[in-house]
Amino acid sequence: MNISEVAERAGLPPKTIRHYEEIGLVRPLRAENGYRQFCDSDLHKLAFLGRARSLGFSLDDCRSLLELYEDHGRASADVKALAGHHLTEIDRKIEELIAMRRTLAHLVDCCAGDGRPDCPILDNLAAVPVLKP
Amino acid sequence: MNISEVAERAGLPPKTIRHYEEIGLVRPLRAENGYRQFCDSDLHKLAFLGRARSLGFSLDDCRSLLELYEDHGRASADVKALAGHHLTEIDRKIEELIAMRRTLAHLVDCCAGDGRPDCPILDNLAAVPVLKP
DNA sequence: CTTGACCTTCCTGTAACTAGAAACTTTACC
DNA sequence: GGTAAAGTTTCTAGTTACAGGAAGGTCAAG
Repeated sequence: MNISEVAERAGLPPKTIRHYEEIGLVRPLRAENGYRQFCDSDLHKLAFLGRARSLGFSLDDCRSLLELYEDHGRASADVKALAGHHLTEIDRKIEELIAMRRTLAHLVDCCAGDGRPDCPILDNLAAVPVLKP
Repeated sequence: MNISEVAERAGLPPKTIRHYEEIGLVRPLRAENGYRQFCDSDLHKLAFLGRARSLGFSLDDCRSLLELYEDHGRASADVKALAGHHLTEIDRKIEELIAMRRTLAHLVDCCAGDGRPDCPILDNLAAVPVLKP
């Protein structure tokens, strides 16, 4: 398979696949003309990566997951731990965004949104306490 | 004020403040020795920026907010629109994270997390449908 | 006078790509 | 067979919002 076919089938852009090769996540063979030649195993790896990325795993995590996937002597505890940490991190981000959302939604609600300059949003941003010297 | 004092009082690291100067968000004067000299207005701008950043606004948005803040003839509608777009974006991110969280939490729940290799998490990642040629 | 705390600029690195340029190969069509 | 389009390669640079660190100037205290 050439890169565009494997890209289509794995659901990833060719640019992304070249990037993954550059950082050693996949190692396709090369044809005589220099074109990358992907086998079924490469395709599955790429699909695996795409799926892991869609769950928000970093590429570093993806590398570890791929190693675990290919290590048939792995302990599922290792996978669970990695996924658990990621889950915790996702929860943290959600909390952070929800806090932002709460404040911001309130401010937007309070703003008249007309032609006048008075604006509770700007007032709030400007009302940050500044430490005295 | 020198940079470390304004940093302390605005609640931002000096590196961040230098960066903000570099991209033109603040324009402190310079003393004869080359040191940056911040006035109260600079301090308030920086605190404003810190607050806006903490609500997740991009630096580009911060620049616009700062311009609106300083434009006494502004229409609050413009501020509300900017904040509204940001709110929508935050909502989008929250939804995305919650979807990830749902899938991931389920998988982590299903995984025994022991010494055996069987792992529903990896199974799920590997079970991505691959398009046929 | 020296030491240590500040300050300066400049360069590099981060994450995960994306865009685009210049050059090669292959494929399709006439 | 010629040529033009499509596909491929490598390379560089840009994105976001800084952080880390090096080399060197400055200032206040003892």
